[in-house]
Amino acid sequence: MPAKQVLIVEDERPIREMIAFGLKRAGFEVREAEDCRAARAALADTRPDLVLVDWMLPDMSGLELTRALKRDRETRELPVILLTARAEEGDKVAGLEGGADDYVTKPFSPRELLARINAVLRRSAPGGFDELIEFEGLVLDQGSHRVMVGPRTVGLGPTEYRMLEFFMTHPERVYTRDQLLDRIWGGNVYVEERTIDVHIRRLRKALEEFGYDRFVQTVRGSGYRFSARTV
Amino acid sequence: MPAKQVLIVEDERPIREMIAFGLKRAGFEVREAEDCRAARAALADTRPDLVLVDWMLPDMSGLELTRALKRDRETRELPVILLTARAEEGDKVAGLEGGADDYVTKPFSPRELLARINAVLRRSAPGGFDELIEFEGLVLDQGSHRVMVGPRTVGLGPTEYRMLEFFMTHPERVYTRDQLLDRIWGGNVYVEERTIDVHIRRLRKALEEFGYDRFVQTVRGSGYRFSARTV
DNA sequence: CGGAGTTGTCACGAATCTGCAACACAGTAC
DNA sequence: GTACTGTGTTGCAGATTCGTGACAACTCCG
Repeated sequence: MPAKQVLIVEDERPIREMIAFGLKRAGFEVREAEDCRAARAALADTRPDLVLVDWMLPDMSGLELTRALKRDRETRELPVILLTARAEEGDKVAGLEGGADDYVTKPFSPRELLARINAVLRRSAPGGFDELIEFEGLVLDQGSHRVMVGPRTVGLGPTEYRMLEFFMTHPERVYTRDQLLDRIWGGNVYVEERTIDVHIRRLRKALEEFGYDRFVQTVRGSGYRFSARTV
Repeated sequence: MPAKQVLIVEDERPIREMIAFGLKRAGFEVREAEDCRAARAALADTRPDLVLVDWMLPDMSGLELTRALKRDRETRELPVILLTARAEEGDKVAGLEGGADDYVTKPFSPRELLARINAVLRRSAPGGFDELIEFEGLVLDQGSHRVMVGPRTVGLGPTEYRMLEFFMTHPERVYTRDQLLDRIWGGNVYVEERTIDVHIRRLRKALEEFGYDRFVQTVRGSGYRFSARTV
């Protein structure tokens, strides 16, 4: 197997070099870029297998770079991992929505970064495997952010997807609207609690067609629960 | 004491079955998974008391699975023991850093594995994973706010649920109406004491169908008591 | 710019729950 | 037995909570 190439986009040189060192030792071929411009230049003449992007960059935010990469047909399939100092859940959501394949919070151990890189590479490899979660035929594919029933795809908006993802990874348990806002929207946003109801409704509607809306259960006076057990 | 359940995540069938056999003979309930996806599926519908994970798995390394489990709030408390063929100290450290609770090197004797399992279980016993409270088949699940009898769910209103939850967590003891108001309704509300009687009635009615209404006992002149001992 | 899709709020009706009072019944003391 | 106290049971009106459709603001993308 030829060495996988990783492009590191990070403006702080010590960090960049430390990561490069770690990756080289792990058998990766490494290319470095200190800002988005350099990253574009690097992408113009080589085709890395994966890009590591720092969230904070001098000329453009890493999130924007990620978005740009995911918009361009040429680089759409290129896996991107975001590095960030912020631990906020909201940013994580934003990052993944922007198209990043994974998200690593600083400080991280080289080992952890390696694990994430390997996971993402494996996932994006041809015939690669995605982390699937299934409840009686309802399949959540966290890799492609899709929900499927047999060969068909359930049409979900971004928020509904995140909601269902949260529920399917935390089933059999009641969550208050407050908790759901925290876990799905992220800690520091203000939205009305009743907004949850509306999204629950939208999620149910999308699942209805496939007969899975019964999994999204109301617990009156407490909140909502996802369960394959029909009450 | 109910049998502890162990989930074995191991791709090599002979090894998996050998371990399963040994554990069953030792009184454990065993669930098997051959890869991480199967493990996730298994975790979705059961809650084992401990997970045995092979380091080398076809779809994801055992270490990554361990990390994933430890990242998730739902499974964070779930003890994990890593199985590995490598004896390197570095790997051991990595495994424990990844969040594994213990680490067993192949080849191992069944006796050794058992000893490790018991040690880990003992360590994680208090405040363990199990939030189920049971009285002779009547099961209270505080996580999902459900009361179950076998596969069936007892239909309770919010107040009745809170009432039963209080009773099942404080059995064998008489509470006056006043105390019940305090503990179930909260200190600063004013409701008639006789309202308790009505909710007791509703609770009994809901349990009646399953034959558990006898657990809710009247102590004339004092109050009510929950007890599996039929007076 | 324009259209498609998404999002957070609101308002209103539907569904459900709650506490109370009134009456029925049971247990106890005399 | 009678009187009295304590508990069981029921129906209901008001209160709470939830489901739902509509809508305006917004983003994204071409």
